[in-house]
Amino acid sequence: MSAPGTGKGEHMARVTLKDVSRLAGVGTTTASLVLRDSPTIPDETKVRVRAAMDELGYVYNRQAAMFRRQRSMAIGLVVTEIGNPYFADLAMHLEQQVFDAGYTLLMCYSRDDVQRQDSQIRRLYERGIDGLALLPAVGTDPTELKHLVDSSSTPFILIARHFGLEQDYVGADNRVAGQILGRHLADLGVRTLTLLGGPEDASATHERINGLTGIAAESGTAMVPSRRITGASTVVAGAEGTAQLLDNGDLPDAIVAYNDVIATGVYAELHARGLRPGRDVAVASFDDNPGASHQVPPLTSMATFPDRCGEICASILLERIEQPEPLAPRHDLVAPRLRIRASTAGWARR
Amino acid sequence: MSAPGTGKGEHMARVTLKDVSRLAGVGTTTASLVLRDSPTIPDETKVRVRAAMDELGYVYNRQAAMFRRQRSMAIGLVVTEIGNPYFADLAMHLEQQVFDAGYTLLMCYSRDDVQRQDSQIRRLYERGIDGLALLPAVGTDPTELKHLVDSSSTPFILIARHFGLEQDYVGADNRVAGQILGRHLADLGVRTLTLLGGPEDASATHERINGLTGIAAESGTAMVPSRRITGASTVVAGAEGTAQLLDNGDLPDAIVAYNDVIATGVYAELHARGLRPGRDVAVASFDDNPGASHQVPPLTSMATFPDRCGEICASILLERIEQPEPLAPRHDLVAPRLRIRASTAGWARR
DNA sequence: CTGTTAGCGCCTTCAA
DNA sequence: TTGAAGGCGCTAACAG
Repeated sequence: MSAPGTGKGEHMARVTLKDVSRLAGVGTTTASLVLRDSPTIPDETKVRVRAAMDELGYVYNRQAAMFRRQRSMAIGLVVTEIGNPYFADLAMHLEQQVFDAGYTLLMCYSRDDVQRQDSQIRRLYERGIDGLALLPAVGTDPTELKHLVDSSSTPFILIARHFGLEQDYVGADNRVAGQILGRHLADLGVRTLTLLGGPEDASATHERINGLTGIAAESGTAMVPSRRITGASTVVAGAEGTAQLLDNGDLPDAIVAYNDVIATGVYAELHARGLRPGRDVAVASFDDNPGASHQVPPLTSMATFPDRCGEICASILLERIEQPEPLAPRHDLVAPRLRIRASTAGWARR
Repeated sequence: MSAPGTGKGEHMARVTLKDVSRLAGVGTTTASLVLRDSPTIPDETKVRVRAAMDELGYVYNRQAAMFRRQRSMAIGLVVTEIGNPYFADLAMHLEQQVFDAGYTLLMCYSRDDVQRQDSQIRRLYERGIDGLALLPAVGTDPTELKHLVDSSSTPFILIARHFGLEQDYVGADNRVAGQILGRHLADLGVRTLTLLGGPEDASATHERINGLTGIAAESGTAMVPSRRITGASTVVAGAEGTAQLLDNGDLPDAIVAYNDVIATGVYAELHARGLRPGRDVAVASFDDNPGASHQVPPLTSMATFPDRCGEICASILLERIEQPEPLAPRHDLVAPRLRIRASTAGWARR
C-alpha cells in the first residue's frame, strides 16, 4: 500500500521496471513482457507483476523506451494557423489518426513566418520525430526546405501547398475545384468575374485560378479587375478586398472568394453597400466550412474536405514510417464537391 | 565533406557528440559546452568543434538529453476541439509562449470524449511532459481527474472549465461577462430573454447564466422558455435551438447565445423565418470571434480574449515548472469586454 | 520460457 | 580549463 517516497513534498525517485521485477520476484524481461501483455507469460506471473506495479505506483517511462529504441512515437505537424476552420479540421483529424496508431502529435504554428517555421522544424528534428507533416508558410523557399528536410531521413509530407512533384503531398484537387466552380458560374450566365483573396504565391491559389480561368476563357467570361486582389485569409481582408473592388466601380456578375472566411467579409461589405449576395451579385467560395450553409443567403462553396486530407496525410506518413523503403512520391488529391446554394443559385442576369 | 554513412539508402548511424569530439580532438565535455556556447571555451576551440559538427552533419539529440535530465521540455495540451475559434486561438497563443520558452507542445483533441481524454492524459504522462493544460471534456469526473492528475507531480492547469478552487485555473470571467451583458440588455428595455446553448454541465455555462440571470432578476426580466435549450456548440445546434424556441411560440425580446458559433445558427434560423436580428429580436453572444463584427447585422458579443487566456495559461505553467514549490492555487480570470453592435443596439420595444 | 547484461547519447560529477 | 567515466530506464540480444 505504501509506495516508497509517497510522502508529499519529498522528491520521489522514479519507480523503475527493475523495482517492479524485484518485488515480483521476476526478471526485468518478464516484467517488460507483461507490460506488452505478451501471451508467452503465464497468467499467474502477470497477475503478480501487475500487483507489484500497482503496489509501487509504477508509470511506464515511455521517454526511456523511445530513447532506447531510437524512435519517438511522435509526429510533427507544422501549420500556419488554425483560425481557418479548414486547417483546424485538418489538424484534428490528423491527430485522431496518429494518436490511435500510438503516436503523439507535436504541434507548431508558424503564423506564416518562414523563420519561425524553420526553427520549429529544426526543433522537431532534434526531438527525433518519426514523421513530419508541413503546411508550408507563404514565402517558404523550396530549395532551402528540401535541404532541411533531406538532411534528415525522417518521412516528410507536404499539406495543401506543394512545390512540384518531388515529395509526398496531400491536398485538395484545386484545379478541378476551380473548373467545376467555373462551369457552374458559366452555366448561370456569368460574364464577368472577380477572384478575391488567396495567398499570393501558393500552389493552391494558382491551381484554383487556373482551373477557374481555363473554364472562364472557354465560355467567354471576363476577369475583373485585371489585377487580382489578394490578401490574408481573414474576414477583414475579404471585406477590404470587396470595398476596393467596388470603389473601382467594378461590380462583376460574380465574386469568387478564395475561401469561406474571405466570403464572410465579402458578404459584410456587400450588405454595407446595400447589395445582396445571390441577387445583385453571385458569390461563391471554396472549402464549405461548417456554417457556409447557414450564411444569409446560404453560400455556394466547393467542399474541400479537410477531414479526409488530414486522414490521408496521417496514413501516408504512418505507412512511410512502417516501411521506409524509398518508393515513388505520392500526390494524393482529395476530390472536391460543389455545394450549390442560394448565393449563386438565386442569381440571374438582369 | 563526406560524413560517414552519407550514402543513400544505407541505414546511417547517428552522429554523436563523441564522434564530433573525436574529430575535433577534444573531450565530449568540451563539445557539449560548445553546444551551449559556454564562455569558458576559447573561440579557437569553438570554431574547430563547430566545423567538426558541420563536417559530420551532427544533429543534437534532444531526446537523449531529456532522458538524461529527466525533463521532456514538452507541454501537453488536451482540448475538446478547435473548430470553435475560441479554442483555436487559445491553443495558438499557448503554443507561441511555450515554444518561445524552449518547449514543444504535445497536442491532443478529446472531442468531448472522457475516455479518450483519459488515455491522452495517460500517454502524455508516460512521455514525461513537464506540464499539462487541460480544457476538460463535458462529463469529466472531477474526482477521477484529481486522482489521475495527483498521481503525477507534474504541474497541471485547467482551462475554461473548472471544478472548484483546488487547482490552477485560467478562463474568462464568465460571471462578470454575464452580468455586463445582462445590464446592457436590461438598459435596452429587454423584458423577456432566452438563453441558447452551452455545454449542459460546465462551470462556464453556469457562471454565464448566473451572471445574466442575477441582473435579469433585478431588472424584472423573464426567462423564456423556463427550461433552457442546450446543445453542442455548432452552427446547426444554434439553428435547431432557435427553431425549437420559435416553434414553441416564444419570441422573446432577446436571445443570448452561448457563443458566436451558436449565434450564427440563430441568425440563420431567424432569417429563415423572416425575422431580423436587431430589429425583431435582440441577439447577443459571447466570445467576439473574429468576424462577429462582420455578421449581418454586426453581432453584439462579450469578448473573452482567448489569446490572453492562452498566454496566461502558458506563463502559469512555465512558472510552476521553474519553481515547483507548492504555492496556493491560482485562479486567473480574464476580464471580458462588451462589444455593442447593431444586433442589440438597433433593437427597441415596439 | 525466463534472467542477465550491454548500451542508446547525453549531462554531470569528479579528477587532472 | 578540460577529459574520463558513470548512469538515466528501457529494450534487445544472448544465455541458461
